[in-house]
Amino acid sequence: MSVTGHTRSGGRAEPPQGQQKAASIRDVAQAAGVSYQTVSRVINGHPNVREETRRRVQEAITALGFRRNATAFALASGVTRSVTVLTSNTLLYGYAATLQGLEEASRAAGYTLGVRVLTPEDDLDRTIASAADAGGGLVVIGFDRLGAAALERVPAHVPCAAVVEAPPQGQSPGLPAVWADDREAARAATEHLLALGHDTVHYVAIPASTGTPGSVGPRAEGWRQALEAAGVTAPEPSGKGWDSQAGYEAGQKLAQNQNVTAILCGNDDLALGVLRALHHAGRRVPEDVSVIGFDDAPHSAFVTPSLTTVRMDFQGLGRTAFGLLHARLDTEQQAPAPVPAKPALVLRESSGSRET
Amino acid sequence: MSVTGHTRSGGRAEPPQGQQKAASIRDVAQAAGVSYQTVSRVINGHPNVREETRRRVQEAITALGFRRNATAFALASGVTRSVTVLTSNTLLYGYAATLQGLEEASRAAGYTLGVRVLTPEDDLDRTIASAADAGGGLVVIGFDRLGAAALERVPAHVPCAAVVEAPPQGQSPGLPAVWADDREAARAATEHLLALGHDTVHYVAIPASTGTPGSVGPRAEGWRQALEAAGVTAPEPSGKGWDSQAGYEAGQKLAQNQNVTAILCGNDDLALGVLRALHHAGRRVPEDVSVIGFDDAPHSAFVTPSLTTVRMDFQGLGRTAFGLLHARLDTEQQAPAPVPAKPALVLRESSGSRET
DNA sequence: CTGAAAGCGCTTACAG
DNA sequence: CTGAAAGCGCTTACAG
Repeated sequence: MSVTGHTRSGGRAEPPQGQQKAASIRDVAQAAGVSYQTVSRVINGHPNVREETRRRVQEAITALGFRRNATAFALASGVTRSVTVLTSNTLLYGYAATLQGLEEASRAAGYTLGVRVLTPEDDLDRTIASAADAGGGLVVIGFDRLGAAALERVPAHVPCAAVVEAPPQGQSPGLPAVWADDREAARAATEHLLALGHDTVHYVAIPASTGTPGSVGPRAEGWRQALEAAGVTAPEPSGKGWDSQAGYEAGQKLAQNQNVTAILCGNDDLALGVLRALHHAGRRVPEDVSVIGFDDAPHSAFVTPSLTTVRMDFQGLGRTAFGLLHARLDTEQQAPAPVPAKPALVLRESSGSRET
Repeated sequence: MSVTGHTRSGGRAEPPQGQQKAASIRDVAQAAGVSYQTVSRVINGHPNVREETRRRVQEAITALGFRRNATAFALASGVTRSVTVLTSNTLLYGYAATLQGLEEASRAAGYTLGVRVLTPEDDLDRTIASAADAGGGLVVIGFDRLGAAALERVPAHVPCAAVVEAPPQGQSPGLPAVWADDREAARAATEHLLALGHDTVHYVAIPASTGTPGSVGPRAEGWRQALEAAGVTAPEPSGKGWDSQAGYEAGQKLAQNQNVTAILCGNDDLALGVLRALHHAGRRVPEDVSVIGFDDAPHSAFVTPSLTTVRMDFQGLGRTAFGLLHARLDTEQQAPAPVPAKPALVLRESSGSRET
């Protein structure tokens, strides 16, 4: 099957003649019989304006449909209420939800929100510079290598906050940043599987955001730490991507190994792929193998078996990141950045006691 | 379980003293021994500049790390290369994918991309006006009531393009817009189910974007048309939301009815909920009931049973919408807006011949 | 409480 | 090929 797409251009008549230029502060002043200066006072809510004058100006403003020119305001005042988000992805659940939190907080604060996607092809420094040219601050989503690399290249004079993976233990990033304790969450998820009677837990990793090509992220570290604390040698982690296809491929290999009875995945997409591979291999979940995901994407509760996973407050991370930037951008502003919810293991059908 | 979140502020030392103000066009002029006028010519690539002069200016530019102030440029030239997207949602697959297409196209064209979420609480006119204040154009995602309402309120003088549901047959929207032929796609999906031997097809709807509260969208129309063409009376459509929970609730009712053997859903999230409800009711898919979704979200191929669905080129719609706006904003620009791919039925495991 | 001046950093004609 | 002037629409001191 295939069906036609449509496009339609135009339709709306061009403005009759001479596009009715927008009213300026001077037009308003003339209409109200005051100087444009006074108009500026009124629109900025300055106190020293006679009530009668203020009223006249307000009337002229509504009569002319005046709106202050944002560009001129920015140039004259040096104030730019805007944030631009730098991210390598907008579709994966963790990124999209973080973006949503950023948008929400920026809207609440009266800030404009820009988005620029980072690609391996584009020059990072150029992208950062042009984003910084917008005038406001930057928020970098550093969940992956590209984002983390961008973070390191942001010039010191550019206001910037970041949402990142949990940094290496004992370290902390060189600029305002927020993160969830993925390491601890992964440890808790692994301990849960161990407590269910599984001899070991296998891990299907998301790509790490930092370190050498072979290195693993905080989720993998937490998983490893839990195994080691239990005196279990950690098996080699697998996984080479973010999506379900990558999970499926890793799952195919794990499914061959009858000793595999518990699998932790770096995100829910990977987990779905693993679930699918186990299904194709005829291994039942959770009777034969337990699977736990990460992130709690919206559909994870509705697949069958429903997915045990770690709920992450990405929206909260986004809101907090905006708050950190806001505090730096607007020193008047006192409200501290909100604290995101802690990761929480959500038990559903895909995990259970080891059988046999 | 629950784990600690972290935040870290500061870290980077404040600039030693006096924040090294950014170099201006005049600083460059002085360094190069020319007037700032000539600098303007060089950065704008004007032809009439002596090669030697151009070189000196370029050197000064790199030496001082000069970047043209985007705000001043916009104010002086009247050119604002920016688009802001108005949408009620950023997380649902259709919206997020459309947004991705818009971002991609805007980036390719050197445009800045802003995002503003529409909420029922905020005043639509104010939101539109402040988005328009950004100076560039607007793109409205009109998949739902809120977006469609915003579309109607965009003042005629604001450059705007839209991506919408297929408009009522024979009509077309009053401004540049792009849409996929959802109606025809739904018809084809329904015909497919009928051809599989099902007596009728039930429909779980997404909320309509226009019309009276009870009215249905183009997907529902296509479904109804296919049934009527086959001489089948269309059953009452169900569904009252966009997400899997809404699908689950609709699915619970349909699952009670043993005559229900085929269900078309307004999107994949709904379909997942329906699948879940059928599972809970002990009805097998596709043996007892066939289910078809809409949109082909990334995970739909990996759930079990994998979901038969209609693939939609949301990214293409986004790219096209940007192209329409671009053509209006920049009359120099000749490249026509790209044409999105047609919707296509993707056959997977959740649909099959009627058994009995 | 209100007005006249200078300036934000750039561009667009206009001269030479 | 290059410079001096005026202006984009607003704000920030400075006067009164």
